[in-house]
Amino acid sequence: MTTPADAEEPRWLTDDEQHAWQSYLQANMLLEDHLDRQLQRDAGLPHVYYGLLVKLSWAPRHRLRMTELAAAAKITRSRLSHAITRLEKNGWVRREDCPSDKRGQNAVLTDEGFEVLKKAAPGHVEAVRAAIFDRLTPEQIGQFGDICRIIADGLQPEGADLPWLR
Amino acid sequence: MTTPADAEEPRWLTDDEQHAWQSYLQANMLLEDHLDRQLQRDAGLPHVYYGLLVKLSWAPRHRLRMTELAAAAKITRSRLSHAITRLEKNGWVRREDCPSDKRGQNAVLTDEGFEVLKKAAPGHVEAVRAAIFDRLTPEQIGQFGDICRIIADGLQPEGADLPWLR
DNA sequence: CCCCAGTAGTTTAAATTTCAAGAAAGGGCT
DNA sequence: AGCCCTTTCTTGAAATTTAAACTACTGGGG
Repeated sequence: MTTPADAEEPRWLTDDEQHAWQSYLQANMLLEDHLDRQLQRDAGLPHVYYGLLVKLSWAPRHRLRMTELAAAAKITRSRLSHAITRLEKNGWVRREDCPSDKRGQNAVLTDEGFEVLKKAAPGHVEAVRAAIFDRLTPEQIGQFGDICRIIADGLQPEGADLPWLR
Repeated sequence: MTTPADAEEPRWLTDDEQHAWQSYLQANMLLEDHLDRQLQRDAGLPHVYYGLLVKLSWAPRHRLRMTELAAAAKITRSRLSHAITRLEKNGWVRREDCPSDKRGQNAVLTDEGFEVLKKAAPGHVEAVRAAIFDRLTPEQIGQFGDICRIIADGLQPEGADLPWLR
């Protein structure tokens, strides 16, 4: 005699899984907090906003359609819209109409924004390095990347990739 | 002739490191978003708030000093204060004066809050499992836990641990 | 051409988080 | 006791994020 399907005992996490999960949650909280403060102090913007400038700097002609930028950064269009409004006030980014589609907008990294990025990048890389990569073996770095990729891919809507950004 | 110290070329990330870092950032964004939506839909609270209920449920007598709970959850006391105010409005948590220290407050998980937690836990565990552990080999789970622990420990203020929570 | 479902992006309000400041109590010192 | 510094927690305002509604445009049929 088996238990009814809707009363199945859930598959709780094993000890190893529980340990990994709690460690991840802690690492995450601490890291996000740490990097947010570092960037807020040194560059005057939160980590996610910095990430937007980075994506733009990688794109051809330093510009990207709003939807593409949102997809690259894994944030909602609404959130991006607010963020760009703020970055525009700072003069780091500029909005530009898309010629081919009247609905579209391009977010363009300004020269000033690019300067801010170049100024902030070394300190940020150093912070990331100190928090993560200087503490891991090359083997662990490989494992970390592989594992994160698996998780990210699993949560990714099919074919949601933008070829020109990785 | 060497470059002046303050003009050193920063140690940029290697390709492997860059790959790992971008993968992590994406996994993180997608995961946080996914779990926030799952819990908001199924239990009516964000992931961090759920985490607070979990910590309380693990504590003896289902209660914890504010500072201890904040440390366990790796959030600021200010953030916790606001969060508890909200959870209190929902009736999931109750504030209680600390007998031994008149400055202190205990956050206490109410019976109702515990019920909410028990109701939400299976679905949440399932979501975590589907997003992470069902996609990794046992070996990778071990690696993931080890790596996250190293990162978390590196960002942890010395001796900030609370013995009664892990 | 007109209609219509879908897409791009914005906007509003509500919720959450951050930041800086502040109230209250503890604890050591003289 | 009185003073000083620290710890605990809260508060209020500003910044950011979320959720849902909304405008404008596209593209495909009839």
